[in-house]
Amino acid sequence: MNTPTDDILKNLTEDQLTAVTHLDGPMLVVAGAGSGKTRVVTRRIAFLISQRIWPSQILAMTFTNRAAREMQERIGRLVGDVPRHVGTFHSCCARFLRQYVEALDDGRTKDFVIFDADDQKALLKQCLNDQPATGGLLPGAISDLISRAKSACLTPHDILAKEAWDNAETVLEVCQAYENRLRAQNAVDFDDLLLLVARLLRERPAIREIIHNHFRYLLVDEYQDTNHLQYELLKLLVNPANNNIHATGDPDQCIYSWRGADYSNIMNFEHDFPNAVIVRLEKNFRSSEHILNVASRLISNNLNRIDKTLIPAIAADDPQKVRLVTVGSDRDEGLWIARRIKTLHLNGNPYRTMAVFYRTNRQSRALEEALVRAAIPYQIIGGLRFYARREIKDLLAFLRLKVNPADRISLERVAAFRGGVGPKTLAAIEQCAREQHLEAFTLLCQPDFAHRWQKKNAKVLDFANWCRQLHDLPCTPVGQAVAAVHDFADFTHHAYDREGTPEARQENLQEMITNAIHYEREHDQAGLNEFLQEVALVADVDTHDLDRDTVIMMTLHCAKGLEFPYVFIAGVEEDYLPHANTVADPDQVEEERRLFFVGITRGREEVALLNARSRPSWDGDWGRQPSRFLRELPMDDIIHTTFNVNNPTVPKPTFRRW
DNA sequence: GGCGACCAATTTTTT
DNA sequence: ATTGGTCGCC
Repeated sequence: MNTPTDDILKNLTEDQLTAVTHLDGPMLVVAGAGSGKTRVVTRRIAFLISQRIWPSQILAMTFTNRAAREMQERIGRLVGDVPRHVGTFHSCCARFLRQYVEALDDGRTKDFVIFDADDQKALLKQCLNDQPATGGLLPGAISDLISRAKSACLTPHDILAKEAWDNAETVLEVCQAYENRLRAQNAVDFDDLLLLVARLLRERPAIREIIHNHFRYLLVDEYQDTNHLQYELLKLLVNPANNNIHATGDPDQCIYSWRGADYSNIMNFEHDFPNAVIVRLEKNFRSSEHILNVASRLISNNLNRIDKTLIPAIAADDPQKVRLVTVGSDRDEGLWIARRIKTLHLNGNPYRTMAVFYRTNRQSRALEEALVRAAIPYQIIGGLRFYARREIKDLLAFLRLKVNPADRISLERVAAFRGGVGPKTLAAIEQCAREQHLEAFTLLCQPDFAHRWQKKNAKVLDFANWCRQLHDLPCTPVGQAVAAVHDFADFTHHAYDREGTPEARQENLQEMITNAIHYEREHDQAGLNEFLQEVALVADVDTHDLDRDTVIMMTLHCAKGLEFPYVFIAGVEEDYLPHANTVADPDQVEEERRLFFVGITRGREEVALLNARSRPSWDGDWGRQPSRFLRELPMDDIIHTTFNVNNPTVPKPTFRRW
């Protein structure tokens, strides 16, 4: 008889089976690229459920929304029940925080809002403006400092002690002001989501106990990419009585050390969780032999690594060598890829079997053009994030203000959107609000605002009246709330001047309303703040529509965890891969090599690497050098060709010597 | 004090 | 190409 458990355990290797059926105690699965890691994680969750563990007792954390979604789908297919707590570190923490934030006693309430990178910078700019003599300090540099500090469980002070900064005193004051204002606005930044949960678990034993009793099994994906904060958080989350933590990862795929990922976490797992069972998955079920040879040789050039092999487990009839294509220019690069895609498609391969990877988002433009010209359908994953678009951020600002009147960043945005009230007037209103111990927006919404506002200029009274109407719009159901705000602010007729396509903006706004309606259908009781939380944490809403047959384009970082029969990696050149900003530091070059390794190991049947001899810079063409990594590859597994159609543009000399 | 016009700088990777 | 900042006008 075919019980669900048979399905869950079928087609697994012995090592995979060990990993799937492990029950209690810590386990680390060191899973090489293509060794069936996702399969192991999803099957194990299904297995736990089949062993009568309640789905709600399982907490599984990933790094990306896509990984979380995929995991949920695959579990759903194996067992009917999907654990509720499958999500990114950030979304899981947001959920805990929503529930327990008030125990922190720092003034934040469960209606807190999440500030994204843009909001963070806007807030820092305010802090900088309030400080005299902040000459030359950039919000970006400070937000970077704050984030680095938080993700390393340090203070900005600790970091400044080790680095030479100009006017360190001022920087620290700005950091302090930033934290104060976040708290005053009932807001948290991305790192706070994890940091505050860690603090709760550390400082509130009662909550720690609730969590420990609730979650019996903890799973972590991509353990090599955990930063120190995530590591601390995990140690606090796991119940010391059983140490049921199940981590999977591959040190060779650590590509996020720039944001604090520390693969010594995975190296130290045995030490941190004594008696851990370690399983190594080294058989590769994904790529052809040539691809694996190329990838293995490449990664063996990293000095800082434990030697590890990828054993090919599939034998293709006619394995394709890895193609190395040297093209004359970026236009040829796009053209070659487009032609190859066409050929593959004519041979019966759907577009969705092909993916184009690149190092930086800006490279996508030229490639996109080539695909458009060749009438090849494509989707770009990542890149300009939907919720970071101007019109979307505007609409969100209205919604956020309704949920949280203390959100001053949003109030500013809303005022700027409407016009008539600028920064100076707003500051005056804020001053007045402070005297009356109200938030500025709350003051504006008071029915007796006219009494409370001494200088009765008509513009401000108008604005207050308008704010009150905004405030009175319904917050539920979510779909209607979003639509109501959209109509109230008259987005349809808003003049977004001198910018490309007004139609695109209207479409985006419509999509936002549609998303809200969908969200409302799927989450019965959800309020506006839950919707806003979801929105803040979903990076790519123009997500990968699997139903559409298109070529997929994305950065190498985005590609981790995916696989495609046909893979193209563009711009395998010095300054892109390794990126120019990394070449001074050998450790960073090793990370670039891992990134390249991740890209190559995504391919099942054929991988093509392209390098252009010239590529336009902002002014004229610049010659380009092939990546140093290309010299490290085994030529027996590679076919090198050149391709020159568009006139190779000769690099202009930077100056003329006569 | 607000707003539009013009000019500069900008991009490594993401939750 | 897009955004952010500064200048001068209303």
